[in-house]
Amino acid sequence: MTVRTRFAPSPTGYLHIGGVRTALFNWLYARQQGGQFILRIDDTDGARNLDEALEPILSGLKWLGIDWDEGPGIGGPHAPYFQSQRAAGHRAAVERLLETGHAYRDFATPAELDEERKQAQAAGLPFLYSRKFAAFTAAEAAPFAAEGRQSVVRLKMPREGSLVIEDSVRGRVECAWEREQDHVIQRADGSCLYHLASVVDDHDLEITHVIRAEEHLSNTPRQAFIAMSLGYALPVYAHLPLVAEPGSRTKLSKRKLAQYLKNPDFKQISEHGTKIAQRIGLAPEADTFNPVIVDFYREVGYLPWAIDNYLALLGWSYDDKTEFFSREELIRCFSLERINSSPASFDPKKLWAVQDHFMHALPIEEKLALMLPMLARAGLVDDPPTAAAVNTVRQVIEASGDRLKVAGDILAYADFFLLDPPPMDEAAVKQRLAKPGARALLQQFAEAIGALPAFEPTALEEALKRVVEQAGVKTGDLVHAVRVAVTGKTVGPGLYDCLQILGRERVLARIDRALPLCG
RNA sequence: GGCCCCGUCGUCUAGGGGUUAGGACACGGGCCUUUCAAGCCUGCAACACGGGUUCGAAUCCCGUCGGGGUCACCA
Repeated sequence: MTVRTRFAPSPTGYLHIGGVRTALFNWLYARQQGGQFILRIDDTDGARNLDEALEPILSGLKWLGIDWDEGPGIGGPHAPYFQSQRAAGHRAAVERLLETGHAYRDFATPAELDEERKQAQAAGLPFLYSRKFAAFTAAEAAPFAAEGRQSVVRLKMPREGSLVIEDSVRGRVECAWEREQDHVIQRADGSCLYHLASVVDDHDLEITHVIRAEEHLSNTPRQAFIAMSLGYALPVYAHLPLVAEPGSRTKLSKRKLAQYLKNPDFKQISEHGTKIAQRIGLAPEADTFNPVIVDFYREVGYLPWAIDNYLALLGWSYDDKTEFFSREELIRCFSLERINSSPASFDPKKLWAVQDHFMHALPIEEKLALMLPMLARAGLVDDPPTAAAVNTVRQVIEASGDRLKVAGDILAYADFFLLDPPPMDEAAVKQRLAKPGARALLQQFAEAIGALPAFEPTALEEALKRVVEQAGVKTGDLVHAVRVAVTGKTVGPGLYDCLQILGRERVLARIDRALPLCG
């Protein structure tokens, strides 16, 4: 039997990091087993702007490399892949459930239900619906319908015994049937509810493994009951541990952003990204642009595989030391058996470290390909960029080394090479230039390098050391002054690399321009 | 509150009867150093608690406590 897994998001307009983890595990398992990964859109409540709400989810998954074998955009033998378009099948299933006595039409009004609930509460008993309409024949029910009462269809759940499922993650889980309510599966208007639809669709799409978050564990009995009543074989269930908030065990939610921002790590990642977003002309709204949502990482220039690799480690491990995997390795190493059962909290710093690792390993030309568009969006290079600009940026990337953690970091490291004159940071000027002696030192340095036969790092360093020695000052005094005079900032690639990339002419011009700022 | 799930360093985790309880991130210190990174060395830090079982329990059993999820005519 071929393994078939699915990810079934509802079109909400954004891809949540927890959802990605679920999608990833489904995808990994299908790939590893040589099976299929299906994407289905659970849009039962007719979303009005479906396309708009769907786009971020589809593009997010694609960006992450989580490709689907059947689903939106590509179709497949089990089309349609939108739950709303499968309503006929859902209704047919309800009819069968009615015929076989696994479900019944319920004419009770909400008030009547409330009344029963109150009585149970008053008696200190758990609520167990009388389901007084369950035994009604069509003839007996007719008066109620004539009276204008609406009816829903409810599951006639077992009230004895229990369901035992062998969860791939949790092992044996037992649930007493008497704890289950007679859940509604179809509304008065004929539309069906999620649990019914989901079970029917999973069966029709021949899903063999239902891998989903733990929050669905308690929904499993009713779903299993529907499946069994319909004569379906139960899928293998695997309930993943929740992705929790940073430093907590509570489910990660996009609604609690303000609270997460109090976490220093989360805040740092968030602010770093926001700064980049602003420079490339995005007007990020905290609601849709934040580290809980995948778009954040894409816009800022994280590597998709870094996100995947990090997320794979959230609730799963291969052994006691392996942390980094290539796509092929992860697919080969993944297994349901090694998924953990306790919640794993989302750690932005660890994600950062994983990102750092993959960015470090990325070949220069690939970095260039990622960073050039960033610079174009920020207006720092033309689109397409000139050959000269590409060359400069390549040199900047080379010189910047591991300082560039995400593609968007190039903005802060390349701007002073591409802008002439560069913006001068006031605090930097105050700290490094507006000091006694700075002017004379800079002038001497300018003279020294003006005559240099070769304008390259080693010669520049020697020249600087000579000036320092003659003036009897510390190396740092001159180095810092030159850096600020020439780049406008206190941080950047190695100074001599910066000077070489800028070239003699611009370096001298910038020093000249900085002299009036000196003390 | 009922039901269900979970409990190893701050975080992600390895280990599932005998280990100096291992790794990674973060954090501290040091080296390197022109800034910021990186790199190297090094340090800090955990089996929730209480009872069993056993020669021996982080590991098996029971209980307690703690945390979480879920209890819709949402998905």
